[in-house]
Amino acid sequence: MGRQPCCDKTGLKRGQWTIEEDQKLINYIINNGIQCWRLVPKLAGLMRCGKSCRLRWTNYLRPDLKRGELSETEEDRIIQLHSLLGNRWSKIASHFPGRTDNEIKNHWNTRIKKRLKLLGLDTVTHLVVDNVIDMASSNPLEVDEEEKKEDNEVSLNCNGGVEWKSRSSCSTSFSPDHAVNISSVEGDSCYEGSNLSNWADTIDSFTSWEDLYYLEDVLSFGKFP
DNA sequence: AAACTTCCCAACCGCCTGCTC
DNA sequence: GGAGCAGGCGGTTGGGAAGTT
Repeated sequence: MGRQPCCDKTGLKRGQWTIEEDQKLINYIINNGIQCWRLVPKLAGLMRCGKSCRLRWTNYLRPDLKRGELSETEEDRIIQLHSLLGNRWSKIASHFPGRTDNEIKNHWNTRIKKRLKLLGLDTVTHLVVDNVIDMASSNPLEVDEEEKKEDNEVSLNCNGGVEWKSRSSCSTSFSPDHAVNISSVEGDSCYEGSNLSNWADTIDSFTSWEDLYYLEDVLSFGKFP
């Protein structure tokens, strides 16, 4: 038994939006605002489902959207954020005013992935591909705790991402998908004992680049400045 | 110039979450 | 507490544009 569709799609138009449809949607939202997306197509005189209208507005028609190519600086920041947040596109997009999650996701899939592959880096972990193979054959949670305390260090990797290194020369970038305990890194800081799901929550609470740079400082020095 | 291939991105799908009753 | 609904999110797809043969 499948899930109920978001609306009755019979008689609804799909595919590319026309200029007339865009104009109707823009006019409606400018004059009435958005109360309930489900009602928008009906009230605006569109043969579309509410979800489609919402997507069209948020990804294309919104007046505050920044159009055009992403700069190299923006691209670098996306890579940096991806190493911290993984495929949480909306979280990543929230750091780029005027950019949408869809735009960043598309850019990642079509451009940045290629760029990382050319550099010989894994597009999920941001590690050098050889290291990914090494890591796949070992469980990071089985690493001896004492050894970690002695030998772990945290630094920024070549992409600006954060790396966790151990004596065995295996390095791990921070990604919510990798449950690596980093308590030995922060020493007596309040991050002690935290795992990466906590980190993801912490990063979620960041509202500016200063926050992220602060995190990088913490990780680089192994304690709070 | 035509046919074919590859690339890119807007749009869709379905699951998840949070809110209301 | 749980059912129903709407909005949000991430993965995927389809079609047009651009590039190549």
